[in-house]
Amino acid sequence: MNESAKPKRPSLLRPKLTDVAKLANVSLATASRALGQPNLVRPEVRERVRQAVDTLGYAPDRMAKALSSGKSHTIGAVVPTLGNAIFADGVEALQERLDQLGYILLLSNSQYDQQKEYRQIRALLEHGVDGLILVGDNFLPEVMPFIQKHNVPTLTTYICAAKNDLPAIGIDNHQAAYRLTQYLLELGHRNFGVIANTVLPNDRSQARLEGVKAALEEAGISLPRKSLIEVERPSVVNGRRGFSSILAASPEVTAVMSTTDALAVGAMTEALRTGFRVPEDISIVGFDNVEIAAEFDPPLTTVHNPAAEIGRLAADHLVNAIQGNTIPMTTKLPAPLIVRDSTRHVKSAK
Amino acid sequence: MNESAKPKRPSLLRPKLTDVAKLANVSLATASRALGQPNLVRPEVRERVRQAVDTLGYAPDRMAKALSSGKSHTIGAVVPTLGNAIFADGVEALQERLDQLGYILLLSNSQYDQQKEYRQIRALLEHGVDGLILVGDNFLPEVMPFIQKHNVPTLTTYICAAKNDLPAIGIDNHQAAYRLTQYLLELGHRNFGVIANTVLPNDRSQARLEGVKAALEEAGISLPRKSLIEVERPSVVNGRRGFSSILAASPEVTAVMSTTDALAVGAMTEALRTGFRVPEDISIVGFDNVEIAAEFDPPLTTVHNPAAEIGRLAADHLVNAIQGNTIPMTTKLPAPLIVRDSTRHVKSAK
DNA sequence: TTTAAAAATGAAAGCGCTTTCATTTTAGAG
DNA sequence: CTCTAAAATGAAAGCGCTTTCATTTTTAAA
Repeated sequence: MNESAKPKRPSLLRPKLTDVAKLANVSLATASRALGQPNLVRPEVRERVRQAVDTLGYAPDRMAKALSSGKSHTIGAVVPTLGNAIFADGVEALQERLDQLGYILLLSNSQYDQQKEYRQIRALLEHGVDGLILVGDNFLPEVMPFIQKHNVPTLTTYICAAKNDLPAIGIDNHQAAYRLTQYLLELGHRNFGVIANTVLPNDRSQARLEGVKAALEEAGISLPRKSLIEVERPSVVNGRRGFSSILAASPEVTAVMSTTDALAVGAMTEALRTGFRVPEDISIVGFDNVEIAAEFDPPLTTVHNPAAEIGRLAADHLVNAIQGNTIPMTTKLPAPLIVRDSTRHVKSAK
Repeated sequence: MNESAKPKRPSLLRPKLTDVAKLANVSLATASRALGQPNLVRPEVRERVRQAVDTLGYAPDRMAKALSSGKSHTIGAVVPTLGNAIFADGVEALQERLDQLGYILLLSNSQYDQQKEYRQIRALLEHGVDGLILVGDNFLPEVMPFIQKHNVPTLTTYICAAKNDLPAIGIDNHQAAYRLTQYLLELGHRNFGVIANTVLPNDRSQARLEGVKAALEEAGISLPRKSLIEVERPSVVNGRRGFSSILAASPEVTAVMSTTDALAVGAMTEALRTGFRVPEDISIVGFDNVEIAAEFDPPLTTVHNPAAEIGRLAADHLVNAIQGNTIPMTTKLPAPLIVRDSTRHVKSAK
């Protein structure tokens, strides 16, 4: 009795490659090849398999595929935060390009916390990503050995030359900041204030800060300690606070630089709110050229940081590396100075 | 001769569970259990395995694990764009919580394109995600059947009740917009302009727009067609343009509402730039309460949209669902009105 | 002690695919 | 046509883990 009971209901189950093979009247191996390396299979057979595939609505099981091929078609990325538009834009472009290349993005945030960054990298690597994208080059010492042990192609972004032997794609932050400072010097500014998000480990902002200092030093100008405000996160509110601190301590300042547009926007808001005219009374510059920089009033003078291009190139290069090609160790993108209306010649001797 | 040649170099290879088992002097099965279901194994043996694990530096192969267990410990999410802070913040919180729960996030952008959204959902599902997080409930008709076919726990966010039978976590956009409008009505405003990013399919903004209209209608006020500017993306520049269009067409407007803070910021910038005083001459409100809204001058009156909480709850509920628990179909989060300085009583009869 | 029930362990069968390797088929040359 | 090299196919062995099922060991009741 109950002889109709079957151990499984084959019909309701997701079809597997065996089913396709059976329907197409070929072996499992041939079916697999028809899909993966079509040129190894007679066009006629290939077509039969193709038909079987879509009458069954077959879709390969990526896990099985990953296990047997050793490739997961998955890329991991760890960025400090999505709260900074420069990273949000980069990640968006990265994902889009990876999608086109047939890869999928696993995303993590480190919150500018090196410990957490390491944990995320480990998690991604253990999840079997085929490649890894990082930001900057200031990692915990155990990070690089760990990556090397896993032997997964990795590259870093938003910088153009890494301390470690990682390929890097991005701008030269030091140089760009140097040029930006020079521009301000050419406008006659001599009293500078700087707001930098360098309290948490951040090699990009650190490099920018040093670029500023280098240009200043070269011009024989010192940056008084009280005119440099270091903050944790590049938020608008930190920009506001930074601005008040600087002007409270150094009322003679005529140019305020920030390592980030959000900081600059905060500085500018505070300046305007407390009665300064920008740029008549004080010049303010940011860094990154995110959307809001252009739309603010007055629009912000800044340095363009090509986040979307970084994301796209990172995808291209990484996939290239995964396929065994060699890729450049240094991809230095231009970081043009964007002069808008937040900067002006210093007021003649006050 | 050459008798030392071995087929493989076991030492350099990544250790597998077999190696652990061997070292711990137990069977593969026991080693697996010691790790996965420790209570099934004698404490003594358990400890021996633990030791073997960390002398070998063993880390399980997630692909193998995924294949044999059917669980990938992976969650997919598709958001319109990371360019909108409300999604960037939500995704960030989501990822953070998933990480705590032992899951990893696969992220995609749809760019407000339903076709692309469908493709991304398919890609994620085929990559074997254990759960799926979406935004809104306005999908291509084939989406829901496809998800059901895959039988993967799915929920939607940024709304609190979905048309489809998806659990939803978010605010009531219609109601919140309704209340915001009422607030403006109470301030005496009668001539409204609205900037809405409703050109691309966007149920959240659509609901907000309808909430506004409902409140207006109830007050016997009509929104003239020329006072409603519909745009594609919620960008600052669209806010600027929207504002100029509205005021060119309807100079009598005293209150401009936007479906998004970025649009409102654009509107405000344009207002200030063209000589309006905010809020003295004109009131402006946004929606979402992203960072910039609070820091702008004047700070923006808006509605709080708890993105981070949405992200966290989405993670919690989805993992719950994956574990077989039932979860609420509707999680309606409060969306408090945030009154700041961009709104004021309408000027007495002009 | 003896014995039945419970707990711990091991052997082995998959999970769904890719990929050797051996075999069959086809094509091209003589 | 015959013979050989090349092309296409199939059988079967994994990939590294989980899990069932059978077996052994332990525990506790009698």
